[in-house]
Amino acid sequence: MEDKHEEKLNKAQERVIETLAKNMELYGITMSTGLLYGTMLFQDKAMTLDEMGEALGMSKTSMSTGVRTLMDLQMVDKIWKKGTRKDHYEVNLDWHQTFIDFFSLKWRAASEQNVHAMKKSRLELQSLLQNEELSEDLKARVERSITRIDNALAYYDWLSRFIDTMESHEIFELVPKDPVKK
Amino acid sequence: MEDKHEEKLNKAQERVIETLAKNMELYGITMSTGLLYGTMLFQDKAMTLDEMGEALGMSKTSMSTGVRTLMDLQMVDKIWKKGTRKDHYEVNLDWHQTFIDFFSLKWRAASEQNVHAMKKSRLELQSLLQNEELSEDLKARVERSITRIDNALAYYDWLSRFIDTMESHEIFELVPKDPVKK
DNA sequence: ATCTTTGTTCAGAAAAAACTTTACGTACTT
DNA sequence: AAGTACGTAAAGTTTTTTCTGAACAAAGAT
Repeated sequence: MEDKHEEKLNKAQERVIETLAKNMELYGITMSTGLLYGTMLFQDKAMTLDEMGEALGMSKTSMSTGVRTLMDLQMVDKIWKKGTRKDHYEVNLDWHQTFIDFFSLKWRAASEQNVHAMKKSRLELQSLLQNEELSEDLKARVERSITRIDNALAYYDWLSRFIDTMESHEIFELVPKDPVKK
Repeated sequence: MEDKHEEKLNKAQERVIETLAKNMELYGITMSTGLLYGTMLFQDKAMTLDEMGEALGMSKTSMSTGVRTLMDLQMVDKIWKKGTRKDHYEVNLDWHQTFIDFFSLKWRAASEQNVHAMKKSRLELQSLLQNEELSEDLKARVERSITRIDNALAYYDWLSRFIDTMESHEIFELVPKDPVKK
């Protein structure tokens, strides 16, 4: 009888875990790592690599790499347990912060690289324009490229300020954590 | 001589295209599709599938699937050209809108699925709690699971409102497209 | 100092994804 | 109506990613 209840609990947890994992896949986290995250989420204790491997039926090596991915994204934390030599991990329950960290990590890095490349190319094109002996056709194409780049740069400038408002938590003034009651 | 200039233009464009493509990979767009996007970005005309295949040295089938991905994300538009039977595509230059579309499409879908699963599981757990003959231990674990779910649901509620402010462009009041001059 | 325990690196196997070729359906042309 | 041009679906191949098991290095225990 007790088993029946136990099973219901597991069923309910597994539905959430699997849905979560499948959707994490959408933004670059592997299904297995997602399952790992979900499993830790419903665990009442911080887990060791061996426990994870046991729970998912996977190798400890995979747990090691999975948990590192989650650590890099600040989705789990390594915690101190005295008396044992094993590392223990638990999920970071501040999902708002997790979102912000994930977002700023990925998008900031990408946009900085893009901006760098665009500025460099823009300079080159600008100096190409100085050139007297440039055919009309080519000149037009260069100018057009510069326009395209400027358009993109304006967006990245916005994106950068957007990420700022998240990192500074200013975003919570526009979109409060607790919905304003009417 | 003219070729020299031509080459400089290409070099400058390719740097941007490749950086862009590499970073698009980070959020689920394949490198080739990213290259396709970048190529179209610097093209002065809407492109046909054949032109794309030509430009990237890839099969037309790949162009077809790539361009569809970009269409789904609203990153390119199919446009009408009279007099020809081929489809023509060009990039959507409103990057702010592209960002919003991408974001709301991907994140909204994911969070709706997660919320659905969580609410369903939450109900099951709640009804499990009604049960008299529940061991203390199991009861505590069920309650804990509900807490975890509620925590996540609060975040998804916030995320939903967050996406709303983007879709409604309200976000541009907090983070203006044009930086305010001091 | 030697022997364990623990996490990680590395090489190879298994699985998944991306790409191409062939084939097909639809719509336009003649 | 027959032929051609076009986009996409399906099947097959190649490339990439993920996962595992063995070997290793660091730290602790005896």
